[in-house]
Order: sequence, then C-alpha cells, then structure tokens
Amino acid sequence: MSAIEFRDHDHAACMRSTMQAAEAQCTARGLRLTPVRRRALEILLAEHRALGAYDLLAHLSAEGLGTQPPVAYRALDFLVKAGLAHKIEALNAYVGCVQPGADHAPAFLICRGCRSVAEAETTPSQSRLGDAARAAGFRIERSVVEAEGLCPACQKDDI
Amino acid sequence: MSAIEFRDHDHAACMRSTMQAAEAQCTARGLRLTPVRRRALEILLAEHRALGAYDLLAHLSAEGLGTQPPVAYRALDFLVKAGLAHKIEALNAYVGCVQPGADHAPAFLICRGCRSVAEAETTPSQSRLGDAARAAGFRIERSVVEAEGLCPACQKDDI
DNA sequence: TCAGTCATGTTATATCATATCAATACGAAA
DNA sequence: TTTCGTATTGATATGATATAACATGACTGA
Ligand SMILES: [Zn+2]
Ligand SMILES: [Zn+2]
Ligand SMILES: [Zn+2]
Ligand SMILES: [Zn+2]
Repeated sequence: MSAIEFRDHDHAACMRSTMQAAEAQCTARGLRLTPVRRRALEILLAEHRALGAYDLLAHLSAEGLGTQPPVAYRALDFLVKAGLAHKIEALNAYVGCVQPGADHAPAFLICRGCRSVAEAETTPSQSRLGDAARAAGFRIERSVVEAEGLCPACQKDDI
Repeated sequence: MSAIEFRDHDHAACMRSTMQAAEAQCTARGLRLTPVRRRALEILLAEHRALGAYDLLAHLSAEGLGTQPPVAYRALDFLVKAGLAHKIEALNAYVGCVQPGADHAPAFLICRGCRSVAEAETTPSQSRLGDAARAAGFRIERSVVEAEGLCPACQKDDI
C-alpha cells in the first residue's frame, strides 16, 4: 500500500480493476452508477490527479453529457458520498478513489508540481490530534489530512 | 495546552496576550502590523471561530477600513504568511492563531455546531502519513490536518 | 531629494459552488 | 400494465470565494 500513484504501473489494469470494484460497490449497496456518474469516475481515474469540478465538466461537456455546473457537482457529490471519489480540500478539487469500498479515513499526498495525488490511510484516533480531541472532549466525525509537497518525479526536476 | 478555545476562560486576557505576542513577532521580524492588518487580526481573535474573508471584510468595512475584497485578502495573506492566522481549508475560512511565534505545524478541531476552532499541534513526520510519504519518496512541505465534529458544548445540544 | 519598495485604493474578473424549478426516467406496488 | 412516488437530469440564475491588474500613496534609506 505504498502510493502506487507515484510509481510506474499498469494503469490501464489499475483503472479497470478500480472501475470493477466501484461497480461492485454500487450493485451491493443499491446505488445507481448512471452514465454521467460512471463517465465522471472514469475521467477522475484517468490520471492520479486532482481535477476541478469545472475541468471535469469540460470533459463531460465535450462528450455531450451535460453543459452546466450542476451536472459536474451532482456527479461529484454522488461519487464522494459513495466513497468512490474524494475531495481535496486544499485544492478545491476532486480525485478518484483507488480503493473504493474500503470504508476508510483517507489521507493524501499532493504534489504541487504535477498535481498528482496519492492516497494513504489515517488513524485519526491514534494520532496526536486524537489525543488532543479526547482531552478537550471533542467528538471527531470526519478528518481531513492532506500533505502538500513534491513527488519523487518532481523532486528531480528541482523546484 | 488542551484546547483552551473550547473552555471558559478569561478571553479578554487571552486576546491581549495574543495581540502582544503578535506585535512582538512583527517587531522581531521587521514586519509591519499596519492598522488594517492589526484590526483584521483582532477581529479574527475576537472569538475562537473561523471567519470567511467576506465576513472579515464586512467588519473592516463597517469600520471604514476598506470596502473591496482585496482589502480582506491582503490582510489575511499577510497574517497567514506571518503565522498570525491560519486558513481552515475545510471551511475556506480563517482563524486567528493563539500561539503566534511558535513556528508550528498546526492541526485543528473544528466544531460544525458553532464553528469554533481549536488549535493543536501535529508532528507530520511521526504520523502514519509521514511513514507513507517516506516510503513513497514524497517530500512533505506543508500539511493540512483538520478534524470536524462537535465541541463539548455542542454535544450537549444534541445534534 | 530622490529612488525604490511596500502598502492601499479601485475596478474588473476569475473560480468554485448551490438554489430552484421543470421535465423525465425508473422501479415498486396495485 | 398502469399508476404513483422517487431519483435523476435539464436549465436558468445566483451566491460565495479569490485574484489580476493597475493607479495611487506612504515609508525608507541612499
Ligand atoms: Zn493507476
Ligand atoms: Zn509531481
Ligand atoms: Zn480566548
Ligand atoms: Zn460547538
């Protein structure tokens, strides 16, 4: 589980298996992966990069799947709620989930060079933040953990 | 250091000492805490809450300190760069720093009930995310750690 | 005093996101 | 199969967040 996103890999196979897992999830949970939603997910998964809602909309629009912002935001909303995509808060952008189904608390490594995003796991409750929360009597419902920096490839290109 | 923000405390004294620390920082580092910037910081510190840029602008504007968005964004940019305020990415909002000067990697506890924000410390390098980053050869430059949930007071009010 | 830099004023615009209502498609129940 | 309720999509408008660009003014140090 160490950041396949930054490594060379058979991405065609990577996409296929991820889409299959996403479909399985939807079937199992009675969710409808409609054409727009499915295509939106494929677009997000096409590269391990964060895409803005309007970038996604441009792709969808080019394929005749809708032209107005709500089209993109509805698809993203569905995918995020279904755990098939994640929002990167630091970028106001979205990325396809590479382990759909795992009911996870993801953390992200975000390259500021190429905008690639790798997904890791967190355990908020075991973190120092978890300690602080307990001490303060704060009940954590959701956590955002995002690290920005440079991926191995972009480090070689210097800045 | 356990989340004074959620507890009853002498907030007038809290603000005074924080402002003094902020001034000391600016003096020491040759930064200019101009009237707009100073007032912006006071407004952010007035409550331990995240404030949107336009909320801040409304306050400043009411006091004759500027009417256009760049006024607020410039002040916020200065304060954030100086470490006197922080941006809460999950809210697109800003909060005054209660430990200015400490060159820290802050983490936040954000109440969805009252929008209060408490600041804690992280140690990204010691986290599981740090492990994942090292394993992937990713160089972390900045980290965003934000936990949303309910503060003690808002838990009592149920949902 | 003058040049250089930092800060502010002002206008315009870019970018991200949602409210609302109408029309349609779908699936379960009768 | 028809009917009804709900989920989805289409379309228009608007709200919310953020920055570009350029002019003007203030402070600083030669
Ligand atoms: Zn891949
Ligand atoms: Zn990169
Ligand atoms: Zn206080
Ligand atoms: Zn609260």
